[in-house]
Amino acid sequence: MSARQDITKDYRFNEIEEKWLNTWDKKMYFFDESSKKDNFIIDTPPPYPTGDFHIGNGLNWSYIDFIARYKRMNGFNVMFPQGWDCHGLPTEVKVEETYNITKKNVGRDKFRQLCEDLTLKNISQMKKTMIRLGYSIDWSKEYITMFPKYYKKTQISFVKMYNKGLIYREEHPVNYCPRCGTAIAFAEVEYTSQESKLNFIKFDIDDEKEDLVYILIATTRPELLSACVAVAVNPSDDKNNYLIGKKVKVPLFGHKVEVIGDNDVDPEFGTGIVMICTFGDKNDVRWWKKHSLDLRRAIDLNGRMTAIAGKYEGLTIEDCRKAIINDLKKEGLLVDERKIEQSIGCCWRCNTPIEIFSEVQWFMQVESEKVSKMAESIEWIPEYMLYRLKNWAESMEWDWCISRQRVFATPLPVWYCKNCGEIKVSELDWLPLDPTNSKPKTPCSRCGSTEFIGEEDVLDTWMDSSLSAVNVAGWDGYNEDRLKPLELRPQGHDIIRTWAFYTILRTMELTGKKPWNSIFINGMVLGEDGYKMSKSRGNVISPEEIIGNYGADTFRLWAASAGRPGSDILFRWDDVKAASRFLRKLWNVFRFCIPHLKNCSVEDTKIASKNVVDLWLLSELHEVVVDIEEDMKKYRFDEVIKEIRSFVWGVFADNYIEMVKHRLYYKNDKSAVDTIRTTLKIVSRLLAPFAPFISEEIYSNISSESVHIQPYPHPYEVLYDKDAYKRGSAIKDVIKEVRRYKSDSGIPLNREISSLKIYDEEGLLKDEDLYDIEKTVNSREIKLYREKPNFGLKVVDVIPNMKKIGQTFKGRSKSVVELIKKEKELGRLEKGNKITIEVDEQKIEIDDSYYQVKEEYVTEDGVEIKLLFINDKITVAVLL
RNA sequence: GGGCUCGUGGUCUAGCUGGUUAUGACAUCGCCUUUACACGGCGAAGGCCACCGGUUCGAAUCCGGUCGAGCCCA
Repeated sequence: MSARQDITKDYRFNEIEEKWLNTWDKKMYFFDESSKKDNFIIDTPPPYPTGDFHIGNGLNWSYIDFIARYKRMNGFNVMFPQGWDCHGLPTEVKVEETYNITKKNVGRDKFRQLCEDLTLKNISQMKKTMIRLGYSIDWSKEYITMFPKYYKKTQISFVKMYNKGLIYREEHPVNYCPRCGTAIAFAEVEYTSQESKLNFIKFDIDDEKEDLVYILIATTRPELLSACVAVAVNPSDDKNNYLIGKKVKVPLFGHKVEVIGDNDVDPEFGTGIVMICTFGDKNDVRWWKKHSLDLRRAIDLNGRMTAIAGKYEGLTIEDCRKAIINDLKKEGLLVDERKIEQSIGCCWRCNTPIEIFSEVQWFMQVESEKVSKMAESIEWIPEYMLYRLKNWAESMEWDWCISRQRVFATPLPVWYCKNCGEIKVSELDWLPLDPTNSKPKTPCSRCGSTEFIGEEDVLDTWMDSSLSAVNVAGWDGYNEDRLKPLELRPQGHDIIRTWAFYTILRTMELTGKKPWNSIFINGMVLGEDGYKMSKSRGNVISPEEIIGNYGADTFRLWAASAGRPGSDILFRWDDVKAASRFLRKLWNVFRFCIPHLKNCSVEDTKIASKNVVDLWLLSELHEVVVDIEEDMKKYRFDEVIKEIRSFVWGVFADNYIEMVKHRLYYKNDKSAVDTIRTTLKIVSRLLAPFAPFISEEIYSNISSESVHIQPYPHPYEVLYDKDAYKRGSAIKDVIKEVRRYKSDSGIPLNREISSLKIYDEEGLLKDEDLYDIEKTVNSREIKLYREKPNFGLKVVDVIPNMKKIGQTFKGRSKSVVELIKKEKELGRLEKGNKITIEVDEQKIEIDDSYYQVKEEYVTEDGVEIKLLFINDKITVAVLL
């Protein structure tokens, strides 16, 4: 047969997938600006172009594509854009390494150019993987943040927010990475647990003149002794509160500081006496502000000790610590050292411990409560992710530091007057610009000077990416009051405190609205060993590795079914294999069906009445469609795939196809062919968002159109026949039981059996159903009886119906169950009969809805006959 | 120390608006070549649903506590 030659025996995913990639019209996925359909716009994450589209991205983007394709098939005008969040330190570092240069010695423009080149190269690499995975991205909506078209918007938003008073420049403590040489925001601080030493140091009390009286303070940062500006104790700490108001002398340095009282001091930690330095940690900042303490800056921007550190000036932090410990020991001022577990804030890019410096920087005002409230108006999937955002928002200590001391980033559109120092922020229509190579078009508003110095600092990368929502919504820099919230933001839970938080903040301040109606959070992909994938652990699996061995559809099916969306997913090759096996099974089903479809054209199959088994299958399919509709509302892709899989494999392949083979082979049965055609069509449409390639391959053999422009199956289009469902199920169950019996008896399934007697008291089956049963189980003879079998059935077991018993008898349930079992022991229990039991001296009559009996056969006339019990209603006697 | 999530057969996982007998996959074992698939089919074994209390006629499911894991934050 020619059709059979067309369909290869093995499932050649690479050939098929590449064929469709080259065939599909990319415009199929374009957003239609003039469409009358409802919009469904997705605020896709713009990844940082590392050049590597990793498996976690793969999970995230697969989820997005399932939704985009599903919504498109449901009649929405879908926008699935793709952006690239380009600016960032890793690119700068990579460029410096590659060309063995520093950003300072090649000039800003040249350096930026090298960064742009590298970024474009990385983008094209990642795009290749994304395209190969079949994502239905609308590439006409691509945006790249490093180009003026985009960062103009970043600058406009900066100016607008500055004009609203939401952005300001001020000296304030900031987190600072001495290695990267730049200020960073809290969101960029990663805390790692580390073992360090708690040092107990003697501080002399100044006003005790007689003998040397001292106190002991405990600190993990002795290198900051020179920056000590106060010592604090808890006022309710009776051991130490007598010290409040006294002065103590800082050892080695000799300056005197006051002992203050503060309730935040933990009397149990160390000696209950702490030193306050500017700044050792966040708590120091809190106390420094609260008690209006001095500022003593001991570390400079490069991480070296300043003049304030006296003879330690110029040392690194580490060396200074060693030297001071050494000197303290020599002087006998170090009383004790104890090991301690400490969590230390580090730079999330380079892992260097951060310092807190007081610096002039640009800040954006963070109205935590407003953000938190706005977040509540968004639908969070899963819901509890909202609490992560609120928890973060409400613990914000100070405003968002948005300036960075870098090069490859959006320039801050600001100058300073050379004459009077006045700040000059760009006008909107001058943008985009770089103040380091352009001049403002108006003189200084305070002194009239035309001499300016351009700001060299640049903006935090999150200033770019947190505009993604308004950018995708069509913001041109001016029409913010007309923007509407987008339908969906998909993203990982790792960037809730950054991307989600900042986007809500920016969109809210700019448009007064929430950025999106819902936010769908995905989990992380962990390595096979249960840890986060990392090169150093060697547990990284790349999408290419999976695509190469199993194909893109398998990758996508793995993503859909490896776990519940929202939770982290442990990568396992077994899950990939399971996904791939299903596709192979589907391929074989398809290969079996197609020749039969080719034998019978579509017109031929317009039939008046259908076989009950066919109606049963369609009813099963109907149920699947109903369940999938519910699952998709909750983005439960794992459940959807389970539904499709168990239908295709369990119901369609293992039961239905076996049951219709004889009709196909010997009758060329139109009802069966039509049912198969319908089923394949519906299944490929159900699967299209998840496995777009194989779905298209199957569909293309049945229809001339692409499966991806078909509507997603709706329950009303798939027939459901309640009676046929029951009758068909009974037929299937009879066949299944006989097959199982044959298998259990070690008989080949196609071996003929002598006779089959079906006892169907309730008349569920009809005479015309016998043909399907007889042929499928291969019986020489088949008979249907409308009566109970007369084989002398024996009740062997009884299962009480607890739901009914519990609701009726409440506290007496246990004794009722015992009485039913006793009736069974006495042989008084029979199917369909009522029994009388005595509970608490009360006679109660109950029927068999309160329990279910299990019966077993007894031989009759000395002939070995096996009885099979189907659905408690039908009994089948098999004679081999 | 705080917030969130989670503890279910060997492994991973579903169920968690309470109903006796807990889902599926992978792995294991047994049997069977059926005009799509042996990379298949039919079965089997394997779990006192982390632990302890409580509510209830009845708890994997609800409540409280304990222990353990992960993430985020201090």
